[in-house]
Formats: sequence, C-alpha cells, structure tokens
Amino acid sequence: MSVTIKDVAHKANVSIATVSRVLNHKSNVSEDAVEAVNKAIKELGYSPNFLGRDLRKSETRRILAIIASTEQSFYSEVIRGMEETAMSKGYDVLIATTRDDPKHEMHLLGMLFSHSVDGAVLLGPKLDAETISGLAANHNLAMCLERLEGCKALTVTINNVQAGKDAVNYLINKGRRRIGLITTAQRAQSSVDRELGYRQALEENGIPYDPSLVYYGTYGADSGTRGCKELMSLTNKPDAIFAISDMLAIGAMNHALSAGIDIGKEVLFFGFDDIQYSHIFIPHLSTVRQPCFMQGKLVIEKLIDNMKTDTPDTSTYMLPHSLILRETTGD
Amino acid sequence: MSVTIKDVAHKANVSIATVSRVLNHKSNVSEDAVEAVNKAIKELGYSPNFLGRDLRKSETRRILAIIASTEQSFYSEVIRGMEETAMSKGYDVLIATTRDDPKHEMHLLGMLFSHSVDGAVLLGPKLDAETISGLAANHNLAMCLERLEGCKALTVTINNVQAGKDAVNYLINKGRRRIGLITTAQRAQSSVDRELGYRQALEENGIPYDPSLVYYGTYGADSGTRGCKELMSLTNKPDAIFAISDMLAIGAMNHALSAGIDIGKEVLFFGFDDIQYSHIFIPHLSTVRQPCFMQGKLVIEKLIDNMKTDTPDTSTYMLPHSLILRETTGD
DNA sequence: TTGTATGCGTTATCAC
DNA sequence: GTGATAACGCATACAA
Repeated sequence: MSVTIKDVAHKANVSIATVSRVLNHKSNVSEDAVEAVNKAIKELGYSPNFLGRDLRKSETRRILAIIASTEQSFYSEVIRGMEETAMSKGYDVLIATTRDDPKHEMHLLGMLFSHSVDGAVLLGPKLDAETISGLAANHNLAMCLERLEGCKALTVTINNVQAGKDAVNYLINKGRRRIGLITTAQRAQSSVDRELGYRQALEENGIPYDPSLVYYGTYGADSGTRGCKELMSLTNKPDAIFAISDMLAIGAMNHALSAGIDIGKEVLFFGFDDIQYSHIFIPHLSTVRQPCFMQGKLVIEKLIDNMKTDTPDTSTYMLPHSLILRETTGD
Repeated sequence: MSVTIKDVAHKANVSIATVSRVLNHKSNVSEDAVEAVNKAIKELGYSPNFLGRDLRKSETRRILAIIASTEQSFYSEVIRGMEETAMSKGYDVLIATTRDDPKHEMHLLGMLFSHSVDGAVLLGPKLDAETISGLAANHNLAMCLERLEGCKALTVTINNVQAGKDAVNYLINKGRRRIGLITTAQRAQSSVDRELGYRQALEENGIPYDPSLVYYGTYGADSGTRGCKELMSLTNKPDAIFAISDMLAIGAMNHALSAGIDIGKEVLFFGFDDIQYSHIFIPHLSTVRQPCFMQGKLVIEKLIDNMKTDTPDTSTYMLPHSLILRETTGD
C-alpha cells in the first residue's frame, strides 16, 4: 500500500539502516548515500510512518491539551503559550474537548494511558481531585488555569483568592460599600476562590457580608443580566458589582444600560479574564487580567521536565495577575 | 517499563493471543479465560499501548481538525458537529492550530502523511488550492466552512455569494440604496464570495456600484470601527452597512453608537456568522447564520466515507444558510 | 477454544 | 560508513 523505508532503501540501493540514518540526520553516513536516499525519497514521495517510529522510540513528542470547549475564546492565549513553548522543544500540541463531560474527559485521558501522547494538560478539569491525583502519580499529567483543592498534580494557575480580593479592594478604595457579586452556582475552584477573595476584602475593610448581594447563576451572559436585574431591584441597591467573569459582567451591564444606570459613576463594574470583548463592549470594562501566555508556557516547560524524571514535580505555581482599569470603574 | 500484553498473559496463564482476543471482545474465547485476563488486567493496571495496535492495524481512528486559532469562537459549533459525528462512528477528533502560518499548516498535515491520524479537515486553510488538491489526491483530506476556487478536494460550506446577496437584498427591500460594505483586505474565499453577493444584489436592483462605499480592513472589531467612521464621513453617507463578519459589524456599531447614530432607523446594520455576541451586544445584530453543526457533521461523514474507498468524493457541498433579523435592521 | 509465529515500519545494536 | 537483524506492542493467520 503505502511506501515504506524498505522501498526507499531498494530504490537507493542501500540498506534500510542507511535510510533511517539519513532520515534522522545522523553524521556517520556518506554524502553519496545521503544524496541517493534523498533522491529516492523525493521520487517515491516517501513520508515516514510515525506509528513505527513512535512505537520503537516509545515517544510521540505530542502533548494533549484537554479543554471544555473551544467556545471560551479565553483559552486561546494559553494554548498559544503552550504551543510556542512546546514547538521550541520539538513537541506538538493537540487539543481535544470534553464538552463538560467527566466521562469523556477520562476517555480523552486514555490517549495518555495508551501512549498516543506523551503528556496531557487539563484546562478546567471535570474530574475530581482524588482521581486526578491518582492518575498524575503514574502519568505525565498537569493542570493549568484551574487548581483543584488537595490535588497532587503539577498545577499552573493564578492566585484567584488574591485576585478577587484585589478587585473588590479597588472598588472599596473608590468609596463603595455595597458591592454585589455575580457568580456561578456550578463551582469551579476558581469561582470559589474569587468569591472567597470578595469576602475577605469585605471583612478586612469592616464591611458586613450581605448574602442578598450575591447572585448565583450560570456561565452565560444572560445569567449576568438576570443577576444585575435582581441586585438592582433590592431596596438597598449595590453601588458596585464584581462579576467573576467578563461574560457575566457584560451581561450585567446590558441590564444596567437598558435600565439607564450610569455605569462607572452610579454603579461601578469589575469583571474577570480580560477577554477581547471587554474592550469592545461600551463602556470598556475594568477587569482582572491573567498572564495567559505565561501560564501556558510554564505548564509545558514543567510538564516536559517531568517527562524526564521519575520524581515528578507536583507543585502548584501561581503567576501574578493584574488589574486593568477602564471606564466601568470611572477610570 | 510499562506493563504490556505479555505481562497480562503471563499473570493470567494464557497466551498473548488470548489476551488480545479478550481486549478486542472476540467471541471465540472461554468465559474462564475472559475472567482470568480481566482480573490480571485490573491487578496490573494494564492499559493497551495503542502505538502497537495502530501500527498493526494501520489505523488510528483519529481525525485532525486544523484551525487558525481557538480564538474564533465561531468554530465551536462546527467542532461539536464533527466530534459528535466522529464519536458515533468510533473516531476521536483532535484539534490543532496553524496560527495563520501556511508552513505550520503543512507541518500539521504531516500528522496525516505520517499516519498519526486517519484523516484531516481544514477549517479555513492558508495553503493554496493547487497544493491542497495535490494532497487530497493521496490523503484523506477535506475542507470545511471555506472553499477554495478550483480546489479538487471534498468541501463542505455554504453558498457565501448567495448569502451575501440575501443580506444585501434584505437591506434593499427595506428601501435602502446607499449600502456600505465593510470587508477585509486579506481575502479568504468566503470574504470574496460575500462581496460578490453584495455586488450582485446591487446590480440586480439597478443600484450603481460605488467603490467609496467599500472599506477594506482587517479582521478585528477595531477595523470595523475605523471602517464605519470612514464611511460615515462621506458627504453622501450610507443608509445601511453590511459587514462580512459580526465582529466587524459590532466594531462598526461601536462607532455608530458613539456618533449618536440611530441604529436600525438612520442606518441599518447587517453582520455575518451569528456569533454569541451578536445577541449580547446592544442593539442586537441582524446577521447571516450558517448551519455550523451540520457542516461539521457532514464533513466528517463524507471524510469517513472517503476513507473506505479509493475513488474519493471531491465534491463541494453547500448547506443552506438563513437570515436572523434583529434590532439593527429595525426588526 | 487456544497457542505459536509472523509482520506492521521504524530505530538501534552490533558486527563488518 | 554500512548492512543484517533484533526489538518495540500488538493483532491475526494458521495450526493444533
């Protein structure tokens, strides 16, 4: 069927060993041989079968990035960081989506167990900490963007508690006292952490926690809209709103705009993620920016390091975030 | 190192052939053997090495989707259609990004040539028609969302000419005569086709084509903003704007909003793609919707069909689009 | 129902 | 510098 190293060897009048040497740019091969082999390769349109190579070397030089879906454009920069770093070390990055299904996530991890890839990175895992800890003990598995409480696996993320705290502190320093929180009922650790930061900021500033100011919804922008509507219908309205994602913040502002609220003066808004739309949508949204590219870069570096050792690094690395101040906080 | 089929055979006191039979759920194997093998598998934590299997069967049951970047959340539904269809046929879908680099696109196609995947789908190729035609003649390669003029490869897309025409005709039927076009200088075939539809609609309605009404920019929302600003500074302003993507349309509306233009009355706006933000952004954008899921589904079905034959289908399939009418056209 | 033996395409070890 | 040849892990034809 397909043309193999054997056909090339035959055509070039050399052994398959020589062809392999040429293919792998080994030094101990005569110029004549190199030439003959390359000529044969071109004429036959030969392309090495990596299944053979991978089996023999038992490495694929491929890393799998497992994400929920390609919808969250937010992952884009992280993936880029992963790809550029991987490429510089001779690895390719493949992406697969779980569609929020832990079973499918496990199925995809099968590619790791079955040696179809050399390593895998989970960006927002659906599996639990214990399961992942177990897997990470025997396989080159890492997590990025999202940590899991008590999970013994290499993790690269930001300090979401501190980030939430920073955002809310900024609102407090702007003189706000009734700060609403729009978050999700379905709890990723990052959401939990950001909410914790919100509470810590209030506490440290002597502002009592008011449960009626916290709206638990879903991930969509429409949920942000509903949340804002609900918070704004309180008799004691908030004077600022912190949303745990830009998407929710934008949805929230949609309500505020149609309700004639003066965003950035009457009510301040703070988002999280610094997605592209946060500075397309008007008014421009103040938000927390993660070092996406750097997280992707670091997780790949550490993962590849782990491949070369049998005492894997299972630390959690937290990279610094920053506040991006725009119109919605009056900046 | 890793535990293999051999270890399992040894532990279960059977031959590796029997283990393989159990692994592949063959019928001709005794219950005792099945039990013993499964027990051994569990105890050893065995997981088959697919590199061996794939090499032997010379198939991977994996399909590669090659996209520019995960940033265009627009691809999300297409990918879902691909995945669900592939899964139902026992295939996995992997995604890789070209970062707009034709060289890297070729590198990724290497996975196809080297038998690391059974097939590949290009979503918005950077390579030219001739190159792709050549490759498609010898490999299971297809295109989706974007066609290439004169390309002899299986293609699933929509009729972008007709779609552009439909959008502009709608604006004309609303009584508009000076219709601006915001498009990109960097020409994907879909952009070219949509522009062609724009011109055909004008022509068929006896409206003279006015080059000053066409703005050529880049893909970003900010380019839409600039385009709108330019068009609106004409002495003879447009009374409607058709943008070849929602992103450009949203950018354009940003200018319109800040210039105090009454969108949906004074100037109508029509986008393309029906991205999520088209109905988050206010006012809600009228746009052209593609059958994303169906395109993904169809391309995988046809691609898998092609794998089973040596007379591959290189047709172009065009699926029906639809107009989504919202506030920006006064609906 | 089971085991033995062969080969998938490649790399690497060893002689020469 | 080069060529046999033995692995890599698995599926399967064939023999038993």
